[in-house]
Amino acid sequence: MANIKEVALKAGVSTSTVSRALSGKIFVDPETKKKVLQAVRELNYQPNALAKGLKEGRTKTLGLIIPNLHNLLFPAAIRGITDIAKKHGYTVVLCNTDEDLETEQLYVENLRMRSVDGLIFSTATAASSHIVKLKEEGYPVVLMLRHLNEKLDSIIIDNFQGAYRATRFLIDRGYRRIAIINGTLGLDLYRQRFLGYQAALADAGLALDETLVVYDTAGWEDGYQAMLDLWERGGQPDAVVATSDPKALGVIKAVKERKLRVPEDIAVIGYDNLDMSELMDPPLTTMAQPFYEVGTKAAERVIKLINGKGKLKPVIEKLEVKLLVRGSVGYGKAFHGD
Amino acid sequence: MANIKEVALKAGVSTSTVSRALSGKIFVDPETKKKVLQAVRELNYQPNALAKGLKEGRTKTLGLIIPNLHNLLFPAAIRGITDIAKKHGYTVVLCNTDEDLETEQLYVENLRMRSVDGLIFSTATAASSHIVKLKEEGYPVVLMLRHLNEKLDSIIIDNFQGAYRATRFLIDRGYRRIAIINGTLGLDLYRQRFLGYQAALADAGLALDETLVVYDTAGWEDGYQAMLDLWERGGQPDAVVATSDPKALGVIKAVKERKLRVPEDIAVIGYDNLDMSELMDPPLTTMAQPFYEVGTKAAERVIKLINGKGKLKPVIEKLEVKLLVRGSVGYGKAFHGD
DNA sequence: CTGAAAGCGCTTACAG
DNA sequence: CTGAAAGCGCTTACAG
Repeated sequence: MANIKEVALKAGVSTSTVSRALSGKIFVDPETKKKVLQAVRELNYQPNALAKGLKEGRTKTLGLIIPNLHNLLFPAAIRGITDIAKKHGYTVVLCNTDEDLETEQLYVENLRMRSVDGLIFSTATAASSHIVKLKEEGYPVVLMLRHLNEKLDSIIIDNFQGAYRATRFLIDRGYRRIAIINGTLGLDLYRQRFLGYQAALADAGLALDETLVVYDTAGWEDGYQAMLDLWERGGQPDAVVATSDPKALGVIKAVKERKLRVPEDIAVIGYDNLDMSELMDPPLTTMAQPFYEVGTKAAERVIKLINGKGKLKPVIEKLEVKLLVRGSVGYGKAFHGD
Repeated sequence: MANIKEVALKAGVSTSTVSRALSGKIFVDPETKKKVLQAVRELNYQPNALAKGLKEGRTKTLGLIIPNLHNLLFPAAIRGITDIAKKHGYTVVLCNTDEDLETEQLYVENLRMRSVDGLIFSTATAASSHIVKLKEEGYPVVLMLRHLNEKLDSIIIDNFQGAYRATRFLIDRGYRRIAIINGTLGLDLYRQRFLGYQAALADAGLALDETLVVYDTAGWEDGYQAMLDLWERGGQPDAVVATSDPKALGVIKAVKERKLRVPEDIAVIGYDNLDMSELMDPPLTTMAQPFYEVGTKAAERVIKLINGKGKLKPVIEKLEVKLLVRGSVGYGKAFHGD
């Protein structure tokens, strides 16, 4: 590939002039500029971004660290990020950690070495002292979806409210034995959802029944198994709050296999609003999360940090979830009209 | 961040020695090495990858261009790529084009400027002369999944065979009016699937009935609509080959809504084997594609090209699909035992 | 308005 | 075994 020297030679000017003609930041004689652009075209010249980055001390690149590409919520957030990044002239480098802390640290080092200008994390673990350290060094960092820390800018979803509203909706519809099939309490988002569930029960004067609580599930297979466990324990739920759509679908499968009906015998509400959830049989009632918006906000925030040289105070932004009512929830025995 | 000069100063050696002590390629006195490593640790030094890349003429980075992150097949392929990349010390830069050719060209330019060592494409369009041009310049390029071109290394799936076997399976099970709900013929993969479908019919002595063919569908909504269209036209299918799982699920939804049963009234076979397909009601019979393996092979190939300086002849590798028989296909009227 | 020169942070022949 | 120097390809004060 041609370099700036060859362009300068062909255009009969100095490399400084080529650089200026291309950057547009400093005035260059129109005639000279024309010659330069002509040479650029003939040689198919493209400036070397490594050299440019080395000189300028920035690369116009954002690093994005994601725990699991298979989790259907990330693609939407990623799209939000890349859309904003593109608008501001940034490229996004995506790293998938497979929920592994060591891999995450490796990628962080790698991205730092590559002089990535800012980092967006959806981190696997709560602790992650290496992230806080990055921030302390003045490195622009934004947390997304998974966890929050008062020292770090975070774009998250109001998980407490989401679970509260889901549970409250079931109560209002007349359900009383409401089970929750939750994820790991190692993640703040699942702790918040559990708290929301508890608060909704408490506000309605219902006692928390531990036989109706399942922890540490992930994926539809776990949802299916969790439902079997609930029956095994004699939990007798008339409704289930699943903390993800796949888990909700696993629950529905279990209910159908037992020859029970959704929602007549057991109502099910999910969390995520995946593409597929609407086409299910019955269509899944769920809490829709604004993933795309999370992505755009995270990208906007990290770009702001980059431009502000990290002197801004951390901002924690919580986005609302939306209840989508579909066929998987009906009316329970305690329902007496609105 | 500390640079090599500060490390050299602290360790009381030259920058050359620091570089050598860290690279390990040239022998350095163990005592000296110890001093260097000590200084590195104290300063938390990490070599600047831009400077290194600029000097060495390579960046140990692979570019990956994907048309659509929402398409559930890509995450599996991406994981295959990143796993191999990691093993060889490469980082992967992911770009999502949203099926837009202009965006694709922009990313290609960008990745080239960044001195990415090799590129893996799953390209939106068949033409893409900019890709062929890259190859002609000696740039390591591998095509994946979407399209092939004799001049370019490609890792693809045997789509002809896949559709042939799906159709053949339905015929063997006694179905005779087999519809196909296909994607755009602009993509080679859908052309191949259509040809496989036709060949299976022809081999069984069945005529191709155009009222049973729907083109240009994508996503479950289209599958749903396509099924309505088939009935509208009076196609009267007893089985449907859908060229993706989401489309198959849309078909099943339409069948159920018409109060018909799958597979008793209409059998359905999909293509992809998404995570969710097994939990559907009924579980979806489908052609499983080895996406992870496609990813690993593509990454291995591009790394081989990088090391071979592009002097290798293009290799086109076709991987087999696997028929997974589940509840959505039963036995048709023409079935007379095995 | 333009050029010569310095420098970003590395690596690596070239000497010794 | 180690150091001084050149150079990767840019950008940008500094002169003029």
